[in-house]
Amino acid sequence: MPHSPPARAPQAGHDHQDCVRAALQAAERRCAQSGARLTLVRKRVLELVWDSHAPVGAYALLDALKAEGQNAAPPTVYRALDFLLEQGLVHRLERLNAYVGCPHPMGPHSAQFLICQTCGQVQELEDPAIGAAIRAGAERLGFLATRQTIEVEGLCQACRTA
Amino acid sequence: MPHSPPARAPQAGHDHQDCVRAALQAAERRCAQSGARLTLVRKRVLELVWDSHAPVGAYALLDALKAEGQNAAPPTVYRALDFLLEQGLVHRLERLNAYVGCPHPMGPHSAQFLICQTCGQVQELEDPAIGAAIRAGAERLGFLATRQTIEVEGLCQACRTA
DNA sequence: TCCAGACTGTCATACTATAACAGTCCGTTC
DNA sequence: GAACGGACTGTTATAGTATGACAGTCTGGA
Repeated sequence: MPHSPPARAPQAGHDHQDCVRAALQAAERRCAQSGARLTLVRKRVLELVWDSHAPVGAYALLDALKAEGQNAAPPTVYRALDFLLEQGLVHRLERLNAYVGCPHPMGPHSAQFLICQTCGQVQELEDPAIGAAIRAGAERLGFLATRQTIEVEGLCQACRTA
Repeated sequence: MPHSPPARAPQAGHDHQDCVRAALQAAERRCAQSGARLTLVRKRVLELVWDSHAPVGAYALLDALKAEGQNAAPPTVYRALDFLLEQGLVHRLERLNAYVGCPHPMGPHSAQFLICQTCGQVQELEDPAIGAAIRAGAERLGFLATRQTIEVEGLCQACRTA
């Protein structure tokens, strides 16, 4: 592996090109391993999602593709996103109807998302204690939890100190 | 208070009319206390939301209103829902773009939702340990959590045993 | 080379939500 | 009781998000 995965808490000054490169390389590995085909459209959509640490809407991706002269319609984008979601390469933020890149696509996945109200950036948190607390709470009501959506709004460190 | 709030884990055989009555009475109290006006439209929408413990979409509510002969358009429903959300009388489920009644509108609100994949019913869970775990996990990244969306899919007790 | 399956292009449409403006109701003030 | 102001509702139009369906193309394997 050329270098460690991108920081979980991206700083304003970080070299975002590193994030993008790392994400694309991880995606290549992930797909090679699973036998999935990371085609041009899919790869381009993944790059566009990674253009920032902020979530992007499907129609913003569509506009970006069109601006590059690609023949693109809503299904183009949604199919690519479906593929990327299946492969664990991006996540969907339900509150925002938007998508972010996953910084550690090879790992386990019951992630939590921290959405900054000020700068709009999203950090992914992977805290086993949270998942465990939820499973335990659910189990007390006899409920068997299989999938969790956890999205937290608030202020990121950079915006708090600023 | 005429009787205790509806059970958090509604059973197939429970008398749902009790739930509805209790919810409407709690809503009246809540609004009387806050000075908000629970008008006819708002009350009717709240009743329709409470028709079951399963989440209802805005356009299903709209159809129901129209079927009753009311003049109704999307804003009619969305305004009523906005009001009910503000008053804490209903919750929105982001994963489903749908709404459920809140069984304890007078209490504090950082609730978690358990959505059964089989029967579609939703239970509200209010476990302080979950909120605390999330705030703690976020704080370790320097993130100040102000609002949480927690939606858990799985199997409810009734569907597990069935 | 042919075939089957996966992928993409394209058109149409469904579903979810809000903007904007006019009209109505209701309590308050004078 | 009349005028006023604010909250609420009706109505039309439109924005934003997502999917169905079908035809054409590409790719790898028999």
